[in-house]
Amino acid sequence: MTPATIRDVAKQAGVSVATVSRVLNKSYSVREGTSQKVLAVIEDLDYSPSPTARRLSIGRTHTVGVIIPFLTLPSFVERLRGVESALAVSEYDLVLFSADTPEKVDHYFNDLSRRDRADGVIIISLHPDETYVARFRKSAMPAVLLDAQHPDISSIVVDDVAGGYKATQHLIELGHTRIAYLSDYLDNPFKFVAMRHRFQGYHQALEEASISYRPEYQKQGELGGREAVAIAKQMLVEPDRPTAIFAASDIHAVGVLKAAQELNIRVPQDLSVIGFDGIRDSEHLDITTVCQPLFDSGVVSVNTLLSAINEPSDVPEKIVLPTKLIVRGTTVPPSG
Amino acid sequence: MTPATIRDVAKQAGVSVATVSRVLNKSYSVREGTSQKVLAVIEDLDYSPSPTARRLSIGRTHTVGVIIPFLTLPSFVERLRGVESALAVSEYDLVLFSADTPEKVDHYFNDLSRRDRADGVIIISLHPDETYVARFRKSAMPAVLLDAQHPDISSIVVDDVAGGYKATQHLIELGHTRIAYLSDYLDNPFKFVAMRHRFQGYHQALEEASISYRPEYQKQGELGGREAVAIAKQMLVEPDRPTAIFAASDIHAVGVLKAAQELNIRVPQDLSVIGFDGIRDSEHLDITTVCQPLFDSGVVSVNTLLSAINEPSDVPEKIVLPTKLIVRGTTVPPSG
DNA sequence: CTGTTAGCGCATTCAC
DNA sequence: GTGAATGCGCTAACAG
Repeated sequence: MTPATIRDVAKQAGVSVATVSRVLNKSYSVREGTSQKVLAVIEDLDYSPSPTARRLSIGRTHTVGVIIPFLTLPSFVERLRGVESALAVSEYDLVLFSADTPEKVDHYFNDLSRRDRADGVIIISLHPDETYVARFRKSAMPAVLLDAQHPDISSIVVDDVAGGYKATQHLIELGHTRIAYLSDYLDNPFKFVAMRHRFQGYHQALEEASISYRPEYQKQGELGGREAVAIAKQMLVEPDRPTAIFAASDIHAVGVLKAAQELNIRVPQDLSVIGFDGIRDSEHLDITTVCQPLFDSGVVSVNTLLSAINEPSDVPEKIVLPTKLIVRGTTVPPSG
Repeated sequence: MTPATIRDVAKQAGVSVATVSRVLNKSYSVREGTSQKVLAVIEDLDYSPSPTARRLSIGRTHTVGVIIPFLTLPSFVERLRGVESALAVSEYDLVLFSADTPEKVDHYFNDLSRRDRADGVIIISLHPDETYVARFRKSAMPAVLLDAQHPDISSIVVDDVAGGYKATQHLIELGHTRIAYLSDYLDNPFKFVAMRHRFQGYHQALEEASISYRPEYQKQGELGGREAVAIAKQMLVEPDRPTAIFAASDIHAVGVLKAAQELNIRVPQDLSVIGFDGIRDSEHLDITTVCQPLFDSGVVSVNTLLSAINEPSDVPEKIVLPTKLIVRGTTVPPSG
């Protein structure tokens, strides 16, 4: 009933546990015949080594912890997908921590800074305090930041400034001059900075085109789709409303679409909309967007982490992934 | 540098490891003074017990495996969120397995049927073969099916038939008679059955209202939002098109909305649309839907699993959660 | 090539 | 109330 152990296998195969261990890890040379015999017994007993015992003996957990802020945002989930897919083909388990409150963030950072907790950590879109950065270093816990940055930790990011520039530039090239920017709160308890960077790009593009920045064309709100609809409406009912909106995420863009529909404003005829991220919705809803490699960034983060685990190094890597403008149906020249 | 062990604590506190272990697990009685001293040393050394060693000694992994088919569908992710939130307040780690191909499904079922792999398993929306059901039983691995069913395993489901009925009934009450049903392929390699059950409810409601079933009003397609747009269009360009569409999921409903927009069919004036699931999008886009407690079902599955872990039982539980009609902006009486 | 043995870090009987 | 000893299942020297 209770699962067979390496000792059972050894006994039944008439060899020592060491030999069984050897054929299991096929590291050292074992005589062909012996190996066959052991393998047969393993098969027969339906034996499989205890991961826990293995971990204790090896001194590695064969586990990587993944901290993610919200499972509610498609862009986060998409990164997670990438992480999962890369981890699936490795020998590492993915243990998931959803840090949707600042307290949980703290808790998990603490927990995961212990070397015996996991072999490495991937942190999605969260900025560790200096305290934790120090802990990670002290415990020599390999970590990589995905969609976040810190000089002392390897990180995978996209150039959000360039992306924001690209989006705005596209609108400008179409002939728009009344271009709004709609986003989450640029200041937020989780210290997400992407939206701020995109705003910088937006601002920069306007400046270069000598389009003066109008504060009333910049609106922020709570994170999430519902709020996006609300703030989009606020913006669209104003006199002299924008002819184009750069929504800081595709979620926001969908919100803008909804708001426009309710106000009987036609997209793209009366209003151009461009999003950011390139989540699936943007494709289905045919929204022009600046696409970033969400899934791939997850894969890259895993590769970076695994190599950090296998050959520790003190110099953090910094990988910047490209964004790409994808023109679809929601952006056209202004009608006016 | 290397983390302190229980032995270090014992030594520095001038007690035996057994005593340290006792204050750690506060199970046996330890003299107040001794306890204080040990605690102080623990604090001082920043000691924390090795999870791995603990697991090996205890014989429990303190881990529950979660198998999820796709991280791409909001409804699955929402269930996962519920699972995560419940697990977060327990002492169990959540190790995630995304089984997005039949091979991976097989692999994980195999892997997780080993008692030393996890203390329990939550299987989201996937139907284990009899082979695996047998394995789970044989290895006495506690398991619960979430959004799936099997007589020998505890399961958490909603009454999709009733939900489908409810949706259709709503449309009928509004006066619709040309009611279409749009869904994924009712037959699919993952054996998802929800769509089929909802179809049954649809069929049943029509029958009771003496509305004859029209095969051309039932269309299926690949899973996902993009295909939903395509099949919705197909249906909407036909002559004598339906006045209302019951989309088998909110994702499909969003697709229908998009299709309608492209074809210049106004919703809800020219076409009513009702979805299913109650994902966030349905709220933001103001789509009438039949809401099921996705998040809560995840929580319930964890509770069910944990009690199965703590007091094993041979009789599987079967919990049916309610669905609820939420009327929003996409359903009105037919204009014709 | 293969067997013996000593840990990995902790929990837990059993004596004291 | 506390310590010594044993074992969880496996890996890794170290001998042979």
